[in-house]
Amino acid sequence: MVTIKDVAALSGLSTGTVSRVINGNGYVSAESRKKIEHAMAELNYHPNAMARALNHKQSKIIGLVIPDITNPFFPMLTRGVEDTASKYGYTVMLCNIDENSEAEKRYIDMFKRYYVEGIISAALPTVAEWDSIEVPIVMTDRSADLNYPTVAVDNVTAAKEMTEFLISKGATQIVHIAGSAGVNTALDRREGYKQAMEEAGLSFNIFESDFNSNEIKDKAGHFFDTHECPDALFCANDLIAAIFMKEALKRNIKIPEEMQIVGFDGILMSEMLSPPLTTMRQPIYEMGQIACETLIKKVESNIEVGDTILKATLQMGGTTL
Amino acid sequence: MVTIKDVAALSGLSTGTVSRVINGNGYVSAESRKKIEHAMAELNYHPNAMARALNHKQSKIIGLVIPDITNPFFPMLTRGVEDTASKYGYTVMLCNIDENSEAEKRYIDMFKRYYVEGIISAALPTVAEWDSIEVPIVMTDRSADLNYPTVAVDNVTAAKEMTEFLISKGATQIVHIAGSAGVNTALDRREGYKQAMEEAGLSFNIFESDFNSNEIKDKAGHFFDTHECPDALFCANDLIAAIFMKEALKRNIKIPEEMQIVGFDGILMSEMLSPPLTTMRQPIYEMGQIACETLIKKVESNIEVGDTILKATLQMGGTTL
DNA sequence: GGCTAGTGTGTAACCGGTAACACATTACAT
DNA sequence: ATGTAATGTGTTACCGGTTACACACTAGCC
Repeated sequence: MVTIKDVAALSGLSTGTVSRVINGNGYVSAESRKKIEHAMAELNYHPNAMARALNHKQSKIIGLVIPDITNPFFPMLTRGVEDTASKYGYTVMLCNIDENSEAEKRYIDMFKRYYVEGIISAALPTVAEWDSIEVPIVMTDRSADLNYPTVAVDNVTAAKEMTEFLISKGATQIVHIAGSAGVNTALDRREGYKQAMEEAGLSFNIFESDFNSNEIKDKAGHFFDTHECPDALFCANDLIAAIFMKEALKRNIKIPEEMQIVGFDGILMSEMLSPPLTTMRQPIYEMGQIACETLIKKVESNIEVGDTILKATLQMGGTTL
Repeated sequence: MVTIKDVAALSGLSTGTVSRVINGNGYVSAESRKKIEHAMAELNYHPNAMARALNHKQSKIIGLVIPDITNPFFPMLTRGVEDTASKYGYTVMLCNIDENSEAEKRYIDMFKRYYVEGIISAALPTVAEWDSIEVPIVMTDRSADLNYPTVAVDNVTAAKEMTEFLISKGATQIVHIAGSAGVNTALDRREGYKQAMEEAGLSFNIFESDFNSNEIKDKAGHFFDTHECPDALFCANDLIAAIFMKEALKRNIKIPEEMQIVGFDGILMSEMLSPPLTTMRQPIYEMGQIACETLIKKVESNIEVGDTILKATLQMGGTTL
């Protein structure tokens, strides 16, 4: 392992001067700088991030907490975070914590051990240990009722628009297939749906589902077994929509003629379905990007940043008239 | 920040003894141990991973290099790696490097700075800097021709089986829609297809596509514009299959009656399509898991491990007869 | 009783850097 | 010529741990 001492020795200067060259601060003569740069190149020297972190109490690591990377919403979010982190010289520690408070605690522990500088979370805190975290936290997509800055779309408004769109297409018995009850995005979408239905003078009808794909499969079968086929489904996300649509097609329900169906999110899969799904596209990559920038801003300058509300846009597919 | 000194002070013992308790080595009396554990709990002490890494030259971090997490194959792989790493007390540094040798170099640099203990890569090395990495590397899915241990399915055999399956279903003009030419998994699948066709006395026909979703879209349109519709397509992966199927359906080609279509991978999306895609399911999660275990074994015991060849299994969908 | 082995604990050097400080040299203004 | 500021470099304490070593104490044995 090549250390700063080796560089100092080879260049005939002290470690202090080498350190100044590395960090570009303090006074260093052009000649010394050249010698040192030469020595660094020759030895293929890379400053040890751990030693640096120990001094600065800064690790240049940020934690990204998500429920589950295999949920198709999160890869794009992760990518947005990672690209941005990387751009600013930070490294991302990926943490999947779905429904596992043990994992959650283990990661909180890791955050502390590694001097993680900030955390982006798209999962709701379920354990009290979160309170003991002293570094900045930014929420994205999902938000806790805590006072962490949040980057998300206005789910209520977007869901309302989506519902109004269905109404404009002539649907009257729109059923909302709701997401996990504990998740605020699910609640907001439910709320938007309700508002639109009430304003249109239609009676609303909510069927409880989940954001977990295994759960959804069970629910979907059960739904069609126990319900008359409505003229439209507004599903709380694309995954739910995909699975309900699959079930509907299996029962020879014509989409969109007999039943229209819409989702929410705009994940890659939604375009691949046939017919392609009409959905509310969230700017997922941008959410990750902005969440990461927000976090870094707070970490580096301690600037208190507010929430960022992004706009979801209706993406027409073939599942609506 | 609570340090070992605070714990030592509160417990009335020295930092050396505290360290012994933390690491469970050396002699510590039961009484002292109890005092120290008490103090650690009271102060909510977490040993600093950086300081430790500096001593041991071990960071407990592994790097995971993938082309692109938004490619639906990789989330499940990532999950397998991460769960396993976490189980063994390691942390995962996620690196998306698609087609960007700058990113690749930047990450190699990070690996060195962070004393990363080992690397799992599902992307082909494109820059020479890889040679300068001194820690163990395990390849998964894709493999370089280098002598890194690899965890993957036997793509040649699996592709051959898939092709034979299509032949058994009466297809004779099977076209292989090939993946990115530079990627060995793509080449292996192509090879398996050729073998099966030759053995059956059928002439093979390969259409060059790509593993990148934007590329595929262009190719798919072009394919149907310039080709007579064959009786079957064997696509190099599910994403290609999904996009070609979408294009075929748009042109009112009946699947599977007029044209059968199969994919490869077994990603979540494949089941959601209608009809659901017949595909070769790879044990993706297990690949990640095994790759991670292989790596950790090598890191911790320096045991030289060989390649692991897993089996892909045919998953019947509705796109074949 | 004196010797050895086993136990228990503190001290200090060290891991690889950083940065405050000291000191030397030079440049510039008066 | 001289005081002051700017520039350049080395030394050293320190970041938060680990661990080799020194030392003290106890127990067991001839």
